[in-house]
Amino acid sequence: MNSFYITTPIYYANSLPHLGHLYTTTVADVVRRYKRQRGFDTYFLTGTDEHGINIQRAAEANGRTPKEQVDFIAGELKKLFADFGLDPDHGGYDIFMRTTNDFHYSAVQKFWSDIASRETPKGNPTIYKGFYEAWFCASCAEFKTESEYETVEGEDTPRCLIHEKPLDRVEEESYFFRLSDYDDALLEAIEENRYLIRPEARKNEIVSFIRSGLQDLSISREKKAVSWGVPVPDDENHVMYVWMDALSNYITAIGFGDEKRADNFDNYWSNAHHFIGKDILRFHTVYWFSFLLAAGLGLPKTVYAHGMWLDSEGRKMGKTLGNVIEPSVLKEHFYVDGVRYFLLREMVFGQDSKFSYESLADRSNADLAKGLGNLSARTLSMIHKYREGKVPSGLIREENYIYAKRAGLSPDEEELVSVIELARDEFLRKFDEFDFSLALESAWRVIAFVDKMITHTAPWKLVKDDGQQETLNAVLYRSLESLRWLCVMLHPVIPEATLKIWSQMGLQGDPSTVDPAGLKWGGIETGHNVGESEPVFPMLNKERIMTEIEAAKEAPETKEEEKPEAKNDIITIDDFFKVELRVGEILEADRIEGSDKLLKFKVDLGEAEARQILAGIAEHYEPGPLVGTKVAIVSNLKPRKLFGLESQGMVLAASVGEEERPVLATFKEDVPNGTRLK
RNA sequence: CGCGGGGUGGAGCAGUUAGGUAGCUCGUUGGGCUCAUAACCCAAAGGUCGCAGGUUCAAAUCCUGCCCCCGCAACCA
Repeated sequence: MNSFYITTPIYYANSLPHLGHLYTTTVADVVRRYKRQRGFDTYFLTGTDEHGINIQRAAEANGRTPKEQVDFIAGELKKLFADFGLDPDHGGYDIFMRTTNDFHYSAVQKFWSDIASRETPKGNPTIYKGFYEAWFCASCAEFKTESEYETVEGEDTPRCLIHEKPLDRVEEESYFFRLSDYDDALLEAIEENRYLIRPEARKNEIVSFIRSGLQDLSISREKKAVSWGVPVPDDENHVMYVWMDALSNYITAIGFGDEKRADNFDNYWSNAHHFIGKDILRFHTVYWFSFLLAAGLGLPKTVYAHGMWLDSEGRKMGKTLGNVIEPSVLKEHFYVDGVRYFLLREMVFGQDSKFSYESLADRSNADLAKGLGNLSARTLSMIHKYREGKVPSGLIREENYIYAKRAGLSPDEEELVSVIELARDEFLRKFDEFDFSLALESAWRVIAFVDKMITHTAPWKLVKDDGQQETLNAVLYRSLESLRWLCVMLHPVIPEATLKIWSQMGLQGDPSTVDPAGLKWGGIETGHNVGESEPVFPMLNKERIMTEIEAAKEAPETKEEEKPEAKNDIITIDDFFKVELRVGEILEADRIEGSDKLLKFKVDLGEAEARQILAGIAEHYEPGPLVGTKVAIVSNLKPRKLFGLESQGMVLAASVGEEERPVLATFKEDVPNGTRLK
């Protein structure tokens, strides 16, 4: 049997699950159900990436061990997936892969050794020991990335943003992967295979990234700096750095490095597909492909980078904006198939899309409840009312053609069959391209067509006309058979609902095992009884749902993300006094050349010299009128450089509304400069 | 010239890879129907497909230039 291996990324175990996790995993789940129908031997992986310094830190912050931290997050993810029917109990993922699994340790070590034992395409050792050279803050005791330090003009040594001290250029021993030798091999692999990186725009992005030159990759850290990781083979002083460890899960999960499971590995790896967000595309192509080439393994067949869900205003979702879509809200106010359908229908191939509860409710109601649900309800109800629940034959004898024509129904089934076959073929073609939105559109054309047929031929009139009995039979049969096709086609997307409709139609078997490509018109046998018809999709009351969601937002948070942090909301008076607030008079205010957001102030705080303070309010305040205003200043804040200028304090302002428009905190009565606020 | 994504009827979006009647959901107006979860069908209004050139028998789609919006990065202490 042909194999099909599909993966989501393994999600980094340092934060709670969100819509993004749900989306990628849902898409992968849909594809896997589809491939299973098509007769593939499928395997579906999701899981968590559980090593690294960030997890070590998150664990410390939460007063847990690293293992407790990752167990907690993995547990939350599994709960989410179970809620949305993505777990094994619902026919979902086959493995929840965790990089802390024992078998992963030994397998990834073998992967490392395999790579180390081979040469690069240019004849060099693939892994070499060198020095990872970076800026190190002695006070923080850690390396700083570019965003964590600043370079003061005229100085060679950057300063730590936290400690404001010059950093040390420190070399740490590290193993390197000779990525720079793989540019040609990568380009060859990527450019010759049209489907390797999808969609096309993303592929071009990667190609130009590779062309711009690749640098060798540090793939280990000294154990004394980062202990939470997989030990490097034969060197107890090093643990693997994230890429080698995390990416290789895709092969260790299916048996790489385990002789007993070698067949399993070969079987699935020969047709592997990675579904990822576009933000991690580079790691899954440039790095991962190089590792695989280096180890002499084949590449995956597809890396599909999907877009991101934005909020209804088109902004990225984030905690600071408070516009995050909570999976728990989806679970509470909507239903699983509706969410699945929406996610697949609404986001188009590779692009970002907006997510709003309103459009989720609209789509669910319009397409599912009023579309598919209504079609199945009216069809089954008519079979009950007009034919005592027995499926009639769809055949119209020639002598009755005249009646069918009079009723506006073509006597033979050709037209409908060609419509539905066309839609099915289109559906499969789009699905194979992972172009779900267009695939679903073509399925819904069938629904519209059948609805139209019913309304035009008006079965409720036919039933009263003796000559029209076979016409009526044909309308009923054709509707029912169309529904059967739709159930099979749509099953991967809305599994629960299609199973319900299937059983209401009184059909044997299971749409999950019917290959849509093999559907033949006329598969429903006549004479059997259909089941009772019950609503399959609830009608959502959009206004009420929105009101409830808004009300819940207003209400005090009941479920804090991290319970221990909750008590940090209350501070002691001592904590408060750490912040020194003083009255300052704005002596000068100017715009800064080239800056949209920053204003530069000279502020008198009653000290010998006025301070220079910058504030990001230029989009909302003109500098001129501010001169002479007395404002509240945080005066003991560590100075910080912005746009090359030092800011020696912070101006307080209310942050109003979603756009966080600043409104300066000022005084109604005159107060001497430098007066402390308490 | 920092990187990327967009500009299509009132709203949100398809369609652009392989040029040829501009499609979908919601909304609006009128009509029909009563089998169906007040659902379905028909009709209508509403589009200079960001702007300007060009190629072509033919351009939303290809070419050139420009304008605007949104992410990320740099500047929200």
